[in-house]
Amino acid sequence: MAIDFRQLRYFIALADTLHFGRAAARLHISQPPLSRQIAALEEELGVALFKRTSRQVEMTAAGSHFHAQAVRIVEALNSAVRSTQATERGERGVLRVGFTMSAAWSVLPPLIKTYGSGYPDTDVQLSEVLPRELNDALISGKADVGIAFPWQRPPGLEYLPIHAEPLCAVLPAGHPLAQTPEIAIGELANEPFITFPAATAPALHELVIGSCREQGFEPHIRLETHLQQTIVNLVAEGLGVSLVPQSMSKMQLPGAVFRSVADARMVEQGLIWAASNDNPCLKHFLDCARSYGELNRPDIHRRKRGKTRFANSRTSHP
Amino acid sequence: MAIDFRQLRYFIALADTLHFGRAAARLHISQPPLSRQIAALEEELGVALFKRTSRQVEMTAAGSHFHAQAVRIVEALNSAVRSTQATERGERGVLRVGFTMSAAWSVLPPLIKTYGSGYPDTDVQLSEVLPRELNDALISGKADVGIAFPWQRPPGLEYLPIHAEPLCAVLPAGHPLAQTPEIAIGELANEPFITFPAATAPALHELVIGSCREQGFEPHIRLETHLQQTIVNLVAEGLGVSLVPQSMSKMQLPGAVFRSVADARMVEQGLIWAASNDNPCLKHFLDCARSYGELNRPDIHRRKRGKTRFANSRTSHP
DNA sequence: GGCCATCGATGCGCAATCCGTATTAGTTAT
DNA sequence: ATAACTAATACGGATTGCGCATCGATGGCC
Repeated sequence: MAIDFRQLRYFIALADTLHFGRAAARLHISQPPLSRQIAALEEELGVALFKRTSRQVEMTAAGSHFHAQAVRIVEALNSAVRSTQATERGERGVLRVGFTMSAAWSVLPPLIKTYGSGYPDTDVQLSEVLPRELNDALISGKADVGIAFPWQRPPGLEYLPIHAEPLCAVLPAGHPLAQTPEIAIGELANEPFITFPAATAPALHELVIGSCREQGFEPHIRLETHLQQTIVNLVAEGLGVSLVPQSMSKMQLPGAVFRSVADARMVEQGLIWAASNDNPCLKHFLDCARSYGELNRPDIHRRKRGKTRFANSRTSHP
Repeated sequence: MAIDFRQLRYFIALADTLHFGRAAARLHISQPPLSRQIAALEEELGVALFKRTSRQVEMTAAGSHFHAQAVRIVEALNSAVRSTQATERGERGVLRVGFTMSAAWSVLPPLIKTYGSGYPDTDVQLSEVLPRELNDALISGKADVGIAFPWQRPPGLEYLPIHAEPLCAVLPAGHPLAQTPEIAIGELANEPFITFPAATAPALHELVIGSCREQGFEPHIRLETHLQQTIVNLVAEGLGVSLVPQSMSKMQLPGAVFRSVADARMVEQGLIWAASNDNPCLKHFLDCARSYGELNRPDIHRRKRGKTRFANSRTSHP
């Protein structure tokens, strides 16, 4: 098929004016080429699109049908060009975000909301991933960006911290320590702990265990469960205590109380992405997260003891 | 915009194969023109559609989006070509049929049904017209074909008879004449008549009045109404008698009975259309009506007295 | 580590296409 | 009958597009 977009545009102009001379003027060409292109189009279609006398031009039934189609097609092309350019600018497209449970309770919702309001034409596909699976998903390209408390960062992955919050203690409501507004971690030395399994959320696990060891005791771990909600739930049932990110205190459960902790370590949340990822939406998402991080930077620096595991990994993106 | 369908086809081939050489082979061209056309396309779009190394080609996000659009557009063009050709063949399109009330009771339903089953892609737009308005609608192009009992036929209109049926009498149920299965028109000489106004349905009006005059009496017209249903209704109420096309007897109304009439004149129904009308659907509709007319030809010739007003107008179409 | 194969980009010549000017043929209005 | 107008055709010049040949770069292989 040798039909050309030019022929469609010529045809539409002629269909609109029903006059070869005026249509040619509108197209900024002379009349003979228009006649020839229309004739060629009719030849290729094998269909007479116009009934012409030397005095007037009118459309055939097939002509008006083709006119409607041609307009649709030309508009589709124009729209395709615009949306493709928007895609390259990252103003529309698909962004696959892998997030961890702890991010879902803190930084994920406002960040996604902010980004979504700035880029409404981008399809943000959120999927929860286990912390240990995130890196692989990013490297293999199954996700464009992750939101998590980072653990090990393989080469090729970039990281941008955007949020930090202290650990806090969660205790059964009737527990003696629940009387005071703030407790010291050392006071939990003899309590049974409920924690995340190291294999599922190594960073958080390490943070909790580390906090205890720093205070000179090895926590007695009674239970491990990879859902933070379950931890709080089991604490509420009186099965033990735990240290969880402060944002978990949004969870209101009758039998559980949250208490801030002196010398609490910070839980950091940040974006992780593959340096090689060229999804144009990612750039804007990072910008968005960066300005979001600026707003929350006081939080990041409010932690009382020095650097987090990835304090040196605050990298810039290409 | 200078984007060409060829560029879309080249682009799609390359997107499918992700290999310049193989895509070129599939397109039956050599590799260099493909490289150049893709480069030109990217130049015109201002967007990189492929990431190429000298070892492998892959699509960018914008490239895959454009691919989806390009496929849609090419398919839209192919489909437009096919449907336009079908339109010219008259296999799809719009056919505006103007019909009269009397046709609606007899020939219209089976004819439309037959045509619709043969040409399901044609949009048959039915609209009722008053008999006196039909010719104007056809000449001005507001309708493609009319189904009616023809009256005057201006030059430029063609006619094809497809159906004929006798007049019959409609009487109040309690009327003495309702006792016999067949009556003579003369027996109605002293009855009050309910008829169509001459201005609305001149042909039918003339047929009824003419039938009476033929039997030597001038009917006493008590009422005129341009709805046949209303005529039957008023007869049922005992306000008079009438002569109506036999197909009206399908109308079952408690107080009205239909009786066949000796020496009844025939009501003819046929197609009327402008000779200059070039709607391709019309041709098939006429063919369809012609074969329908063949089936009903016995009816047409069963009338007992000679020619109808348009017996000489059984024309062929161009 | 050097060589070879593969692949996309580029240079160049030729052919096809397309446009514009000039003209023709046909139709309507005066 | 003539003038005015419109679409189609003829022809020359310019642009575009293709194929062949080649280049440059990359990855595999011995």
